[in-house]
Amino acid sequence: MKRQSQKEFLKEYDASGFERPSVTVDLVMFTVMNESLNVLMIRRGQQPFSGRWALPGGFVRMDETLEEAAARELDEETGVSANGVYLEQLYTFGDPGRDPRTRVITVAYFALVDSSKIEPRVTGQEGISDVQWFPVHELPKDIAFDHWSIMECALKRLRNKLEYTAVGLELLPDQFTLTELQSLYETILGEELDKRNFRKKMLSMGVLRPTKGYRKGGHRPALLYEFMDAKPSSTFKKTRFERGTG
Amino acid sequence: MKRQSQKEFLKEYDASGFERPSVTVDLVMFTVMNESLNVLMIRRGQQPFSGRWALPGGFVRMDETLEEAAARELDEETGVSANGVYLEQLYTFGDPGRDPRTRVITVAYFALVDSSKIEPRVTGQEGISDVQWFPVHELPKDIAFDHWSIMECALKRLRNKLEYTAVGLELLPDQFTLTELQSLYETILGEELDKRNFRKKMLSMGVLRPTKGYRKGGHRPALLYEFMDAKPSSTFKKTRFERGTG
DNA sequence: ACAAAAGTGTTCCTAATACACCCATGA
DNA sequence: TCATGGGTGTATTAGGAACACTTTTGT
Repeated sequence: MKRQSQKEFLKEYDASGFERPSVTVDLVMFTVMNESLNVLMIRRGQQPFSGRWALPGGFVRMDETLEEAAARELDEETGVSANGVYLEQLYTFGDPGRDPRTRVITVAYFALVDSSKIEPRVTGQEGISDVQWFPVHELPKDIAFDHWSIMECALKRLRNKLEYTAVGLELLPDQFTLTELQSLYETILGEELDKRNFRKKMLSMGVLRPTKGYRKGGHRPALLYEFMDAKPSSTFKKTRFERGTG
Repeated sequence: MKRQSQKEFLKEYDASGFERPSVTVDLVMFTVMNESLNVLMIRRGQQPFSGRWALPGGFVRMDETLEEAAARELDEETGVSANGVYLEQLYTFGDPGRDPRTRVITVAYFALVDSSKIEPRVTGQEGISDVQWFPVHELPKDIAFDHWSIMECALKRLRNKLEYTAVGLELLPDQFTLTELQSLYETILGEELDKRNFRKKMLSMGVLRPTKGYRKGGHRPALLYEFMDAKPSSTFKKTRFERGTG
C-alpha cells in the first residue's frame, strides 16, 4: 500500500533528525488553608512573562516517567514527598504558540496536598516570596502562558471528582472530623451541603473508619475519623486508567 | 529564594540545548461493523516491532495543535475527514523505554467513526492489507509498543462514557433506528439491555428527533431517528474540559 | 395465518433530597 | 445555665430495573 509506506518513511525520517518540541510537566497543586481552596504559583524570574505568576513545572528528563517528573516537581516546590499525595494526570496542552519561545507541549497533572504536610517555607506566611499559595478566587488575572486554562481545567476535574469519589480525603490530615470534611467539600464546591445527608453519604461509602479519638474544641468534642486502610497512596499506578477526563 | 532561581536556571538551560523527547499522537479509532466493535491497526513495516500491528499515529508537527495532528492521522488512515468525527484526548503515555529506539511521548486520542463514512480501501474487505480493522476481542496478542494498554484505556473510557453521555451516536450514520442504536450499545458494553428501558432513557435525554422515515426490512418497519441538531461536531474544542479521565 | 421485529406502561426498589430537634461540653 | 457546635431519623421524590403483550409488515 503506497500511502502507507510513504507514511512510514516520513515517520522514520522525522524520528531521526527533525525538530522536536520540548516537553514539560505542569502541576496544579491544590490545598485547603483557612477555609479556602488554594493553588500553588511561582513567580517567574525571566522572560517570557517575567514577574508574572505561573504554575510550577519543568522539563521532563529523558530517564524519568511523566509521573516521576510530576512527583519531582511536587517535591521541589513544596518539600512534600509525593508519597501519600494524590497525583493524577489531567490533560496535555500543546497548542503551538502557547509558549512564545518555542514549541512546548506540557502534560498537566493535578495534585491534592494535605496542608499540614507542607514545609513552612511554602505556606507563604513568612512574607513575600516567589512561591505562594493563592486562593483560587484571588488569583492574579495575568497568569503566565495558558496556565489559567490549565487551572480551570483542574478545578473542574476536582469538583467533578468530588461527586463520585472520596478524593477529597486526600486534602485532609490523617485524622479529621466529619464537620471538617464537610466544610472542605463546601469550600471546594462553593455551596452549602446538608449535614445529615453529607454524613450519610460519606459513611455509606465505606471508606471512613471512626477512631477512638475526639477533637476537643470549646464545645462538644467531635469524633475523629480516618481512612479505611491508611491513605490509598498507591494512587500512582491506578491513576492511569481512571475515569476522570473520560 | 535560592532553590527557586536554580530551578529557573535549569529550565532555561534545558530549553535551549538539551536532548528532547519525540512527541507523537496515537489514535484509537473505534467503529462498529458486523455486530462488533472494531479498532483500526496498522502493520509496521520496520523495526522495532516490524510486522506487528500497531495503532495508527505519527509525529506532531511543529506548527499544528495536538488535535490537528490527531485529525490529520485520522484522515490519512481512514480517508474520513475529521469533521463529524468524535475525537477526544485520552491520556498521555510517556514511560521511558516504551519505544526501544528513543524517548517517545505519545498523546493518545480516541475517535469514534461512523463506518458508513470510511473509504472502502480501509474496510479490509478487499483482502489482506497493512491497515485493518480488528474486532476488539480478536486483536493479535503481540501488538507493538504499549499499544495494548492504550487500547484498553480507550475501551474503558468509551464504555464509561456510554453510561452518561450520548456519545454512542457518533458511531452511527445520520439516521438510525432505536434497535440499531441499542444493539450498538450492547455490542460495546458486551451485555444485553432491556428494550423498554433503553428507549425510555435515550428518548428522555432529549438528543434524538424522530424523522418521517422508516426502515423497511421484511417485518414491521422501524421509525428512523436522527440527532437533535445535526451531529455535535464542534466536539473539538469542548473536549478539552470534559469529564472523561477525571 | 404465521413468523419476525417494532413498539409500548406499570410496578418495584434504591438513592437523593428536604427538613428539626436533642446532646455534650466549656465558660 | 447558656452558647456552641456535634450528632441523629423520617418522609418524599426521582430515577433505574424488572417484566409481557400488542402491532405491523412480508411471505
